Parts: sequence; structure tokens; C-alpha cells
Amino acid sequence: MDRLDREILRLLQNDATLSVSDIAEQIGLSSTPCWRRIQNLEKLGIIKKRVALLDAEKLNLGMTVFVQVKAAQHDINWLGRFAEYAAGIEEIVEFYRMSGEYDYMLKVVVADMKAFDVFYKRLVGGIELSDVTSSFAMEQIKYTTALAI
Amino acid sequence: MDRLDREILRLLQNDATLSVSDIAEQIGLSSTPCWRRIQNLEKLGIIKKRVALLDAEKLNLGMTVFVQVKAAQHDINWLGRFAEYAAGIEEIVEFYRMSGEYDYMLKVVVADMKAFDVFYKRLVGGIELSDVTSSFAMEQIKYTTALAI
DNA sequence: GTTGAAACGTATCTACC
DNA sequence: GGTAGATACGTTTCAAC
Repeated sequence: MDRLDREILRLLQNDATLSVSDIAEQIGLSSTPCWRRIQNLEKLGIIKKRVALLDAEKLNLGMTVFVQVKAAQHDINWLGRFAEYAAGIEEIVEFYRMSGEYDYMLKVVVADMKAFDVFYKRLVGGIELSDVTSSFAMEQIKYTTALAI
Repeated sequence: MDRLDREILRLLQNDATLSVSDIAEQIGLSSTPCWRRIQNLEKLGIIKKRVALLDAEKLNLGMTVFVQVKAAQHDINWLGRFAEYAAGIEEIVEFYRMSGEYDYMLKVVVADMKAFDVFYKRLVGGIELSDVTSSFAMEQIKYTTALAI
């Protein structure tokens, strides 16, 4: 993981459609060694996947909600069931175990308040939670998948 | 935006390396119309971009923090300056204006607590904030960029 | 207007230095 | 890390339905 690898990652996490020769040119290398570096970064799992990012607004998924929950039981089995349950719910796009007052933070993307209500009922109906609080995003000011490397 | 378009989006937001003919085959279409649909989805901005997703852990960026802040002033200029300021800080990967007690929610990705402290000082030093509270993620249980279409 | 097929140019990947 | 070449792919054009 030298400087050139980092430059490759920086380019690819902003635009995965760049051709190997484009990248090679930008970092000052010929195609093949550049291609080999990219292959290696993929083999190491540093590049996890390449995905298309969609416009949530245009797909009528303009509502983002942060849902904080407290565990009903503080045992590992409960977490396992919750994790498995959440993995299957497409509206939950991010899910973290947290320190502090609330045990879990979910980021949920839905169409509108009505859709959120459907999701909410499904969430609380599917697993026992002791406390749930929802914070609604009114505006997305920044969203990036690019890490500071 | 019919069923086939949605299927294309569903495939591409999970794997943007799929070739047009792969996608065409999976949705039961020939290459050319499939290619045209993809072009159109890009032209409409529904497909915003294609990016590489990196492994944060492997890049030593294992710490995710949700930072909630209250505005120092509730005027549009202050928000504009804050938005511009945050856009330039790579550690801030998501940024929302919120309803509720706190006005803004930031998602911050850093290496460790020391790096977070550096970020924190930069944040509070760069712009006037009236209240800041940080919640630390101990474990990422789910993360996806794929929307529920 | 929508599809399939064929042709061209370019990117990817292998073999070798 | 670099060079040359085979292969596969995306892209465009054209003809058929």
C-alpha cells in the first residue's frame, strides 16, 4: 500500500468507470503494472466492490430517518437475531452498535412518512425493542462513499 | 421507469461491473435495448455514478462517529458556510439537516480516537457551533448503498 | 418503434522480457 | 515495472419485424 495504490483508490472511489489506461496515465505508470495493482487491491479485499449509486430523490426515496433503539435484552443472541432481521429489511441501509444511551443506530431510507410508518410497524413488530426514537432528516447536505485516504 | 429499468438498477447497484450482455440476459432482453435503457438511466441522472467501495477497516479507518450539532445561528448564511466547510472535510462522509433537538447530523469516519480528536478540534475551531454531541459506533452491522427499489 | 446481428474500436488480460 | 499481442467487450450502424 504505497502512494500509487492510494492514488488508484482515490480515483476509483470517485469514478469506477475509469479505464485502466486512464488511471495509469494519471498516476504516471503504464497500463499493465497499474492493472496488476488494481487486481491486487481487489484480491486483498481493499476494493470490496464496484456499485452504481442511484439518485434517491428521483426514485421517490427522499426520506432519510435515523432510528436509535435500546436493546430489549443485552445478550448476544438477541443481537444476532436483530442483526439477521435488519439485514433482510431493505429500508435499513446502515446499522451500527453504539456506545452511549442508545444501543443501536439505524439509518433508514424510505419514500415518505407513510412508508416510514409501514417500516416502523414492521421493525417494532418483528423484534422486541425497549426504546425507539426516530430523527428525521430534512435535507441531505453531503453524502459520499469516498473515504479519506 | 418500468419493471425492467428497476431490475437493471437493482443489478447495477449491487455490482457495477456487470456487462451489458450479462444484465440483458438476466432480465430477458437483448443487448442493444438493454444498453439503451442503461444509457437513458444515466442521462436522466437516476444512475448518478459508479464508484468503488473500499474496506474501511483495512485502510485503518475503522471508527465511525455520529456527531450531532446545534446551530449557532439559525439563518441561511450560517448554514451555507457550514455546508461549504463540511464539504471540504473528507472525514465527514454524510451530513444532514435534521428535525428535532439537534439541527445537524454528521457521520464521520476516522482511524481512531486520536484522529477523531484532531477532526473534532478542526470542526469546532472552523465554525461556531452552539452544542456538539458525539456518539461512537462500536460495530458496523450493516452498510449498503443499495436502495430498496 | 423495437429488436437482433454484424462490424468497428477500445479495454482487459496473458505471456514474456 | 514495461511491451506486445489475443481476446472480449462496449458501442455504433443497419436491417428486419
